[in-house]
Amino acid sequence: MAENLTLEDIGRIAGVSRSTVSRVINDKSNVNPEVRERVLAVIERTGYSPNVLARSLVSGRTGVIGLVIPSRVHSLFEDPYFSRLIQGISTESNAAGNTLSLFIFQNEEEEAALYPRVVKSGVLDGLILTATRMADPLLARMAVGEIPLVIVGRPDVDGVSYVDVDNRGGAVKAAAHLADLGHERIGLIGAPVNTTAGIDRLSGFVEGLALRGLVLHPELREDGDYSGESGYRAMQRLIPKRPDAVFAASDTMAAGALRALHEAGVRVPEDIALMGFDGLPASERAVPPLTTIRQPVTETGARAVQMLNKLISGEKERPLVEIMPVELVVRGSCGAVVHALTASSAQLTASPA
Amino acid sequence: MAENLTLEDIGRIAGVSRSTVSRVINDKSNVNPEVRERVLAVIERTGYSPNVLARSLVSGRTGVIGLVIPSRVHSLFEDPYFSRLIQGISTESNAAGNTLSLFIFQNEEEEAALYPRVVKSGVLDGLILTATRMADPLLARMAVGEIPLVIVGRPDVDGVSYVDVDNRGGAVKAAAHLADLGHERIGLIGAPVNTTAGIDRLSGFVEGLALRGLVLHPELREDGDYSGESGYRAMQRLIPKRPDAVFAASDTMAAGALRALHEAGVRVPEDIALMGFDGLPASERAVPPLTTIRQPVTETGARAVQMLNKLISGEKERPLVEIMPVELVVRGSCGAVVHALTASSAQLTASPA
DNA sequence: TCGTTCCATGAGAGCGCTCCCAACACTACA
DNA sequence: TGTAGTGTTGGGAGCGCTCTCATGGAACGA
Repeated sequence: MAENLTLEDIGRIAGVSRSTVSRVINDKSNVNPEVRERVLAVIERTGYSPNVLARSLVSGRTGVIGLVIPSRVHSLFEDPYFSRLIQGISTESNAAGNTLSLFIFQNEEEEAALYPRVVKSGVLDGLILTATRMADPLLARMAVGEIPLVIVGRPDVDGVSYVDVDNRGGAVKAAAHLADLGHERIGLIGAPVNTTAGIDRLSGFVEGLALRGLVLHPELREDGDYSGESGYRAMQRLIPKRPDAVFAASDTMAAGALRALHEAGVRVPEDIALMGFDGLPASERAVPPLTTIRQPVTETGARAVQMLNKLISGEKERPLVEIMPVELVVRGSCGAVVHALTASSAQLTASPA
Repeated sequence: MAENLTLEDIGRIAGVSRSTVSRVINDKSNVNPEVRERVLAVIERTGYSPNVLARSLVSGRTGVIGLVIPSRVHSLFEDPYFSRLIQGISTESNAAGNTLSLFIFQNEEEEAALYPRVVKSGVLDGLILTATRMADPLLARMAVGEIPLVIVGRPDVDGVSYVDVDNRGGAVKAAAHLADLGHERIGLIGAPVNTTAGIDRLSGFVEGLALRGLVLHPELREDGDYSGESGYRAMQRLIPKRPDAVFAASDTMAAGALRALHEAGVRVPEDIALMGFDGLPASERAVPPLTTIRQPVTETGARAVQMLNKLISGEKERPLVEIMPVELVVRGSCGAVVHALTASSAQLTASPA
């Protein structure tokens, strides 16, 4: 109840010194069990809680880790990806005894202004950086090693620890799946190529097609920016080219593409097969349910926290790298299975798989 | 560049004392301009940045404010509301010089465990609490006044500062709009009544109907939980009752309801008028575009930060209350206007307004 | 009986900062 | 010339904690 109790106060009440109370709190071994009990009782009774600030000042550790989401992510509004990532990072932080500080930058000025305040002020034990792009100035600034750093998503520089999902492998699977369904004119609604995820999904897709003896016709490739709107427009441009299948490099773009197809009266999967990437919950409720590559977003966030804590405790010196596996989720939008449940518009009949 | 510079170091380099450097940094008046310049030059050159921990230990202020999102919010995944709220809070925090710490609790145990660590440890200057429900134990624990507190959304206890949107007024507008369009059998897909927002939207809706001489038939009321799925199911139950208009107390539920209507072959707005509440970007891209009550989510978050900072600086002792205005956004789903742009499935013809 | 070891404990220093007060130089006035 | 006033500066104390080291007593062997 009482507000500003100190170690000294607890010691006085329990009839011991500040030092002994400190030892009890920090679980040091050399304390008389009887005294320990007495001190713990006083702590319990008074509701004392150590001042984290003072402790951090001495120990040099604050337990606070920062999560930086750069300015470009307007899709924070729209894309469930970040919600889920934050959720994963937050949960793992709580479990690991960390406090999570969130830095969402609106523009580059804010980035530049906040960076020193945040990193050099000593409050942060480490930093998780998301959604970097190629040649990201923020990344360049932070990678100099003043503070332990983990990137979510493959960075385009060396020597930095990161957690990524297997974008390339996932895109290979997508291409193979569509090819194995008998499709040949397979188009792509790509992710931005100024992100490594965009590049990896593109190259994986091309590679996957090549494995089946197919190529990505330049006219069948349109790039989006992860937004539903961009997927919608990309598909509108694609429809006249008559692809028999399209892989959208994100579920949100796939949803936009689906809308364009509906409006144009093109049936999915009868007239065209469509795939997404992400495995968002919404993809399951699409009409028809969307075949997609599921990436473990929450787990990726959790992993990033674990990796950062390893770096903070100095266990590992070398940059750490971890690639999370992705998974092909077959649903109705490719014609490979019938999903009578939520599919309403037409009865889907299975294509030869 | 160098890591652990202190005031003392800067002083030594500049040929002055620790105290003088401190005065320069804190913009105290009584410093020789010439000396001030010299000190500033050294700070600039060395890249010195004060240790926030030590400063906070003395001043008792950390500049950190906490945002608590309780366990029940599974919709964090799905509902853009929280993304936008976080965005608003984060932006305003940055602007006000605060650091934002995020606490997402997975369950009540986590709530109970983290609460003392967080609140009593002295790291937080204040707290913003979102998504409280009726008789929320977390709110009860926090409202005891150990730390400045602002609730987003009207709490069900007195004496706490809060920012809310005009849920009641918005629901009145919704009811009036539908009634003025000539509808009489007007149904409701309500928000959970264990939240004040749910109650306010319900009572406002009833009040709005009453103002037009209408009543809410009990059979035309179904409650959801803000999720699209719950809106979908609620509408399925409502369709056999043949309402001529339905007000869904959230856009996400309205989207689910729309899906149920599409599947049942009920045309919107010809056969039934549909309204939402929230004004999410997605509501504009619905087919047909959704008439809704727009609430200023980002601004609400910003306001909460401003209010909290007032409380922290002790300017105001009395609990502060602010109600943000909401706005009726008329689009195609009620038949009041024609939206030829994105409406695709059918040509909408304007109903008599 | 007297060292010697061991354990529990307390006191002191110090983390980097802010605040307070004393000291100093300098000016202005009587 | 002395004294009060003003502006500028440095040093000390202290925020609440951790860590190191010294101290004192009990227990042990010789």
